Amino acid sequence: MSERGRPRTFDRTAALRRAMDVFWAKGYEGASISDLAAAMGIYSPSLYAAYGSKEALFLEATDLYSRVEGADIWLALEEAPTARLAIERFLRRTAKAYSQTDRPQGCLITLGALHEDSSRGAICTDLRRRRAENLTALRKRLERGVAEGELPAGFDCRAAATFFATVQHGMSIQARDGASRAALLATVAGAMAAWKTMAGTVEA
Amino acid sequence: MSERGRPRTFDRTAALRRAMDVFWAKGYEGASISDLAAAMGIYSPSLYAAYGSKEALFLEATDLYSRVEGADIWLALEEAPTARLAIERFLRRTAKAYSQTDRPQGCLITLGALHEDSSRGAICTDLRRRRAENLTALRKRLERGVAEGELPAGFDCRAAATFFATVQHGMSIQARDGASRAALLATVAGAMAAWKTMAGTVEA
DNA sequence: ATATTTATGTATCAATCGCTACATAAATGG
DNA sequence: CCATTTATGTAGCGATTGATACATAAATAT
Repeated sequence: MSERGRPRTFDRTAALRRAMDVFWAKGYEGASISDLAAAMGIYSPSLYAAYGSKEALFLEATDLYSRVEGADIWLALEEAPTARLAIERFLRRTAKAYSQTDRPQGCLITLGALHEDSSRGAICTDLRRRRAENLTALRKRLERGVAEGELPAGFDCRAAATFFATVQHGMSIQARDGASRAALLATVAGAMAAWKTMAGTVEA
Repeated sequence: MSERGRPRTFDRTAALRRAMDVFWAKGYEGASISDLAAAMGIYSPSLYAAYGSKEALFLEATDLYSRVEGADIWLALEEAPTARLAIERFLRRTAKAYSQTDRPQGCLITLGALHEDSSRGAICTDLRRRRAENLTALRKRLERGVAEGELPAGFDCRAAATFFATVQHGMSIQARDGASRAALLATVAGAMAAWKTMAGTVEA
């Protein structure tokens, strides 16, 4: 596109990834421009020139997060042959991702900005929209299970999707509290125990 | 005790309740001294004279929260005749409390300070301790269910307590996202659906 | 070569942060 | 009455917040 002017001396995407890590660990409010610029290895004017504002940087960072960190988890929904396996793999991959010890624990989308009054409204709204999309993805997968005959016609896909999404949100806080992978998997087991009752397939 | 000196012109407990509401709505970081003092109807020097610091005020506020807002929910554990009813009532009261429209949504203990690096460490540590106590309370009630023969000897009380605590944490975020009481109760239904499988009492 | 364009790095900006010094007000003790 | 003690309210502390002005550097366009 535009190759005029002095070229940027840092990798825009690599710096964005560093910013994502800071937001992930500290949240939107807790991450200062000083924190961000230092982690990105640049000065604040370069940050503003490249990303616009703290808000815009956060929105880009969460988008990167969704595409890089979250993709694997949500791909499970599409790839699994049955709704039951889709939910189980979705939760198990969540447990694995949330307990990575070399990354901030829990989910940026879930924990990034929960207090609307103080954070800018746009930040909360964007995260809420992403959470709503995730809820929809779960519901769609369950509805596919109904359409394919795996689940009974009366299955309440909306309620079940709400339940599993809520479990995943809780796992973010559990992970922040230092829960081990085994503890997170115990939660997954609990959630999947609900499946049998909800689906009416009391097979075990 | 000491009745010397000019008497305080505001109700210390009433002002603390106002501070609790501000922390509840905005979180620890998001609540500024200006916000707090304004809501409490006092000036900041009076705030510091009466409570010591922002941290000390928060700790007092969360203690009040536990005793006033949380008591009803956790009393269910002791009062219910069976472990199953204890968990169900605990979750149903949570759903009711978290969806009160005239109060901040979700739980102060859960949402008040999730990002350790930015908030003072003591705040996060205190909230974590309270969450850990809650987890223990759940486990103890389940263990009582085992002792009383309601639950099988091999029942994993720790794992089940972790699961139900995680569901409750998730409900805080669900409530923050504007979930209706019905939606929260759908999550409760999901969690209780797990009970039957976990307890091995496939009665329905 | 010169003009133009964009990036970098220093040095801030006004606003707000948590917190407090200080003078005054209002109570009790002697 | 006067000293002591505690609370109130104004004013402002140093530090940090998100964001910029400005001079310089390094590239392309003509």
